[in-house]
Amino acid sequence: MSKSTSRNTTIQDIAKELNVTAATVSRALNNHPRISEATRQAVAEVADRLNYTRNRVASSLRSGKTNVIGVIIPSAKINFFGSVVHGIETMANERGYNVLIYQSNEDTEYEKKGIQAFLSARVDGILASIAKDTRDISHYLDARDKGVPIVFFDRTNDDTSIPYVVVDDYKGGYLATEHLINQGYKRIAHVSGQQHLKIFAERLRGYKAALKAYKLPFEKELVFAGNVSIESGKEAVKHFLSLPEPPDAIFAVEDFTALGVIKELKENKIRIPEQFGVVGFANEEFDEHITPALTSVDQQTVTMGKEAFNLIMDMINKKVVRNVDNKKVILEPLLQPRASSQR
Amino acid sequence: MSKSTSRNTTIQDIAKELNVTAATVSRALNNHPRISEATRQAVAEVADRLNYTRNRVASSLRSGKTNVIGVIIPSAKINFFGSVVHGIETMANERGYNVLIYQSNEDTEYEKKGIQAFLSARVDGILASIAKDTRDISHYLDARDKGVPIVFFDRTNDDTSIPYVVVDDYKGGYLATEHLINQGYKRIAHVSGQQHLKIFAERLRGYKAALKAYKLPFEKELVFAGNVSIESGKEAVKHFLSLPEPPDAIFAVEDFTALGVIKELKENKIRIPEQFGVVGFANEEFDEHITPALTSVDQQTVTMGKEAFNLIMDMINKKVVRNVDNKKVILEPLLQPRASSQR
DNA sequence: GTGAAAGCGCTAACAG
DNA sequence: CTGTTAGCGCTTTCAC
Repeated sequence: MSKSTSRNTTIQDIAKELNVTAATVSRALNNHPRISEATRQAVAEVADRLNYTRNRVASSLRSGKTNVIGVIIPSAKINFFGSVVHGIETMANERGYNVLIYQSNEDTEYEKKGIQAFLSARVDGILASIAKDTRDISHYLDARDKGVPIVFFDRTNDDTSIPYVVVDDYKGGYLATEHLINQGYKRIAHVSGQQHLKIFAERLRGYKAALKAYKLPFEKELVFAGNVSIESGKEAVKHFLSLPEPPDAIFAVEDFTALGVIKELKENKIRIPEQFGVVGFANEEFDEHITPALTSVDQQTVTMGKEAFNLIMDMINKKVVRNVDNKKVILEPLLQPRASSQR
Repeated sequence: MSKSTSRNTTIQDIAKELNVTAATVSRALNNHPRISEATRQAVAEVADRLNYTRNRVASSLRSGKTNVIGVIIPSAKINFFGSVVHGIETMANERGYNVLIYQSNEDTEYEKKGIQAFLSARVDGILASIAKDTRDISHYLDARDKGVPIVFFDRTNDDTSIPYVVVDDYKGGYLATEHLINQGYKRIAHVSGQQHLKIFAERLRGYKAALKAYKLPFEKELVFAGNVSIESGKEAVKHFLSLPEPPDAIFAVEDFTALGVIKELKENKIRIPEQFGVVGFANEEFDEHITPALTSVDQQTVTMGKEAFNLIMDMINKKVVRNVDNKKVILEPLLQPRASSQR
């Protein structure tokens, strides 16, 4: 492969060409208010002719602002996060920001490395979804105390000093359960997720509240403690069908669990939705393509990303890092009724 | 929200503390060979105590290396690209690189903006998957001529001066078709994608080659010109079923097309795989969850990302930007047989 | 509206 | 093995 080419042109080069100083060129390029239209245009013309591209590294060093925000996600392979990143990057584009990404692989150690990398890169802010096995978030708080604003999305935590954007999981659980009740199902079960994660606990809470609102009894044996997997959906069905009085509907904590539920029900020749109703959570891509199509709760992932970006922009512009206004964005969950629950 | 905190500590601060110069501290932190173990440790200790984090912005400006690579993808929402990014970021992590992301939205103008942003950020290299409607890649070549190495992945182009990593689409098309032949299907049709995109043209070429190898005639009316969508799969089936002599199997250019094919076949009460075989391409997540499960060709997305990163690292280290070695990585497509094609 | 001067924090070349 | 010196390319006072 051949050698790379020569040095980039700088504002000095432009300055020389026009017999002005670099400061003037800088002002012209940055649309400084007190610069004459004539020089602005002359500079633009020469910059274009010399094929100039601003060196953001130098400008960042001088100004103390990088126009970069860092995003920490568990994995780019997971649909949900890809979709949120899409929202973040779209907003960032509009506002002239660049987006660095870092994967935690659900591991606190990687999370720390990511934060360290972002601090070194002097990002203007950090957006993060906490790794599943992270309980202590002091590494985030340390970064915050170093002056970097942080906003959590989806996976958050009880610390109120950090703004966050989440979907209303409680309401989502409520809506899902209510929908099954309205469709005439009488004994509604729930396959839950790990309860130390707030999002899953909230969905269970919503399930309970809906039962109560419609004067249906809450029965402990109708909640199966799953772990967010196809397998746990299958096991839940096996368990429920072995009960003396089995349920006739299941609200699963998320779509893969619901998928397992559907597979196992089919295995047992139970007709969905006639004999048994199923609702999931997340509105995964496959939901509308399986048979029967799966009713689910949409989490507005793209909006989540956009709102998270807006929150961090706000903090950056106001030069604040602690959430003393107690800012947060709670998105509405959207029920997507499909065949699996409508009779 | 409360105010942000004070100034970051610098190598000057550490130097003062130890009565050495900044240069020594810099060397110690960078594990320069000719530095005494004693000072190295002393520096490490003070750096730790003062809570020092290296300012990569400054070091990039001085050294001319940012340790950042830029990645241009059509959209982070698309599974395939999320998965490739996962591979890229995983390698980058290991090698101490950061990853900047930019979405082209399949639009050449955004693509240009992305390249411009990356040039400004002085990234050490660019990995890109070309937008669908981009035919002229001169914006990439311009960046290359400015000294930034570029590697394409998946969506590539005929310009041989840029290294790339792709899956062997020709072979994938061949394998898919051969599989249907081996399963005893006699008249095998193809729903194609936009032919100006090499990946789709290659799959068609593989289809033709397999027919030839097994001495089956190629019939023009058995190729439906689709546009990579569920809809085009449905239309293809309508077209094929209207033929005097309809086919008994379809190799679809990718999984969403195949999904449309399956939906329309079911609509017409045609039994899959007994009466009709279907094979897709991409091995999307939903493939194994639909009924019948869809046979597909896996593209090794994560490996693709890793290999792309390795190629760019190689160019960066050798300080070359043109692909005079004619480097490329061609990944093996992996057939994933499932219910939709096995009788 | 523009110039002069300084410096952001780091690394690299040259000494010794 | 360490110090000295210089400067990467830009922005930002402070002048005038």
